[in-house]
Amino acid sequence: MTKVTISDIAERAGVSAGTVDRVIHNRGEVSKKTREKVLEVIKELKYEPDIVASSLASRKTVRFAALLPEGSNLFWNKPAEGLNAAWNEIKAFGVSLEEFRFSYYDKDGFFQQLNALTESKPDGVVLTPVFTDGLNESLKKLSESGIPYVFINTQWENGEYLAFVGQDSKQSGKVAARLLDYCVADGGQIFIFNLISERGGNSHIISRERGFIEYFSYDQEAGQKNILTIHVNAQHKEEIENLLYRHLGTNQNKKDIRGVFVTNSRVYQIADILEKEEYSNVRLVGYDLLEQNIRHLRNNTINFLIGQKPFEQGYNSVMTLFNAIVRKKEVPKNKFLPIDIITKENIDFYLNL
Amino acid sequence: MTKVTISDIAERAGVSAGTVDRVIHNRGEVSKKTREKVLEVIKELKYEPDIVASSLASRKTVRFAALLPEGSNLFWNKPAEGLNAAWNEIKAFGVSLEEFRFSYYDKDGFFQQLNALTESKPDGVVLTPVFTDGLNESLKKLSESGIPYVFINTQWENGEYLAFVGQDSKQSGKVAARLLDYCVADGGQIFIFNLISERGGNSHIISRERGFIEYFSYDQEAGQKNILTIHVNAQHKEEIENLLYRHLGTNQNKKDIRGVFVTNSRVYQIADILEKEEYSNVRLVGYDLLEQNIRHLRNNTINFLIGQKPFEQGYNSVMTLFNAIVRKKEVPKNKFLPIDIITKENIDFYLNL
DNA sequence: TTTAATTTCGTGTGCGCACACGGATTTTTT
DNA sequence: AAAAAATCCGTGTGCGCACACGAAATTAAA
Repeated sequence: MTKVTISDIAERAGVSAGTVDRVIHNRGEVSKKTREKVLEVIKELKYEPDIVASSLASRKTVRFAALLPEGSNLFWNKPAEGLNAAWNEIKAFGVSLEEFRFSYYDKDGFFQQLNALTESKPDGVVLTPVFTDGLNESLKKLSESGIPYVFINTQWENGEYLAFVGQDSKQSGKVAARLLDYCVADGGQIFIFNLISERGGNSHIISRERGFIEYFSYDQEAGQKNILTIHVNAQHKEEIENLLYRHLGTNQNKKDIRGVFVTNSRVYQIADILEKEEYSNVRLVGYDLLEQNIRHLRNNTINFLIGQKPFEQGYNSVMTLFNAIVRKKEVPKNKFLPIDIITKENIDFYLNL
Repeated sequence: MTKVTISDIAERAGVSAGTVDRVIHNRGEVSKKTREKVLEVIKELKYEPDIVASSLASRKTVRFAALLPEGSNLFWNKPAEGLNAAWNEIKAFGVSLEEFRFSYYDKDGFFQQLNALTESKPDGVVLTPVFTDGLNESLKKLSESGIPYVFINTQWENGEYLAFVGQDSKQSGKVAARLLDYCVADGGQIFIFNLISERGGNSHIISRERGFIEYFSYDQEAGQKNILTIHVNAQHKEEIENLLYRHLGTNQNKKDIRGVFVTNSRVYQIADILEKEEYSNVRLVGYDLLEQNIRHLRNNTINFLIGQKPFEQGYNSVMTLFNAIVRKKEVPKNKFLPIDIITKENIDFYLNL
């Protein structure tokens, strides 16, 4: 149980500590024969480097960089908090963390920041692939420099990424479907609202909608509902309002409960209208713990919010880099975080931390 | 931004590094005057000890001990996994972790193990206060030896504990109430089943039931339901079966959906019966990801499970000890983990890790 | 074979801190 | 005032590893 040190290996292999160190970090200047001998002893003695001593001795700092949207709301602050929480735990190992921020609505700014990040030659990167046109080209620069990067929140298949940390969007749509299936009587009406922004950030919507539809199409036990999908630009407030009036009716006294699934965090826009018109026979499900959404959840206009664990996304992405780069461990390619179902009753426990 | 070291302080305070070290660890042999001077410089320079160098230099190992039920099922394995995951991250700092296991149904064994644990004089303890008669007396030994202990899963108010990591039981009852409120039409019947074990481990049940009742009594928006609480010994299978038949009726063709809330993880016992009798008009909510419960969740006999994050409980309890003892940080007295709402659709993400 | 060029390897130093040891200073006793 | 005791403090060593430097061993060139 006593720990094996480099000099143990040196002694056993009949060489000096310096030589062992050279083979461990394969920085050459070792003959093939002794190299193999040392490797053999390392395996035999099950040597594991002491990360504490190692990081103390090596004066170089490992530099991480993160590309994130500006923390304009409660949601996008959370990944940054998670990033910093993780950093706090590992900074003693000589890890630094630099954040590059971009406006969620500014594509050029995104790529500018990505370039600046790349120029800074970090040792590891966390980023959200919000804008995907021409993204692969920018990422290639990272790959070519041998800089590993972790995607957070949004998946982007390009084969080169070290890991993805986020949510299974399609499956989250199924969760929403399940909730409304329970809340709305069979034969009832359910609307899917895709509140699209022309400025990007819509990549999740399609998978979520697909998951929702699939639930009702293929699940044997699913109830029978009438499902109608509505695509509308999130900026067109009055169009949204008209659509709601048209489809929900203004007649308050019908007891039938209807369901509305908003496929992103803009669910508060629907809630605003429902609240104003005092609709109470509509069950509303949407995404993310924005301030506005939380308010509506607390006064029962929104019934369920699906949480994406933004804090954990940040935390896990940094830890993934740390494990891969500093600890030199294998890390899972795709880390799907739990799909949280949040109500008025349990929201408080999701807010802090 | 360059880090402040002990010798920086020594120089600034006009003393030697050894003296600075003595005041940092208050191990005396320093005159009051120089002591204050050093303290002043430490504050002035915002010195923070380098935990990496510190743990490398100090040869002593910090010993943690945990008292847990035997991992007889999926649920009770999880805290142990969390314990070990945390330990894996901090063992490099010279932390050891010893587990003491007891049978969930053996009170004497519990106290035997607790005594053995205390005898081993660990530096920090994690434990579940399953049996509470005479517990305070045993805990006093720990307190008197200055050994901090963290409660996991179950709260036990004795004022001396370092921290509690677990779930707010009462609030989890409210969550269950919310779910059944949505699933059962107003005027419908809801049963609360308290499946009691004479062998202990019932401490959560009361708070959960209370939370459930409170939801329907005090929440303005709550629907109107008929609620009936049933207490029954979990071992008396046929009595349970009779109760179910009596209250649910055997008549399958009534469309009214009824609700059943089981206040602990034995919800599978109810599900077994419902499945056998092919009841499909009952919405069933219970606790914890036992194998049996998972099976019933997957085939829709159980509709919701409330998760207690057992893995995170283990993980957080060890990290709390680490932060308090090694890092010497303040730790929150009560760490209430999120109340997870789990359905067939999101369960997979709660199972691994 | 001798010398030069290469390759291979051992030694030494320091990262920041903890702690042992003994020396210096002050206080108490004689 | 000198000696003894008590208090206070500085120096040195090592934790396990990374890395620089230069020496030794080997190979290539003369």
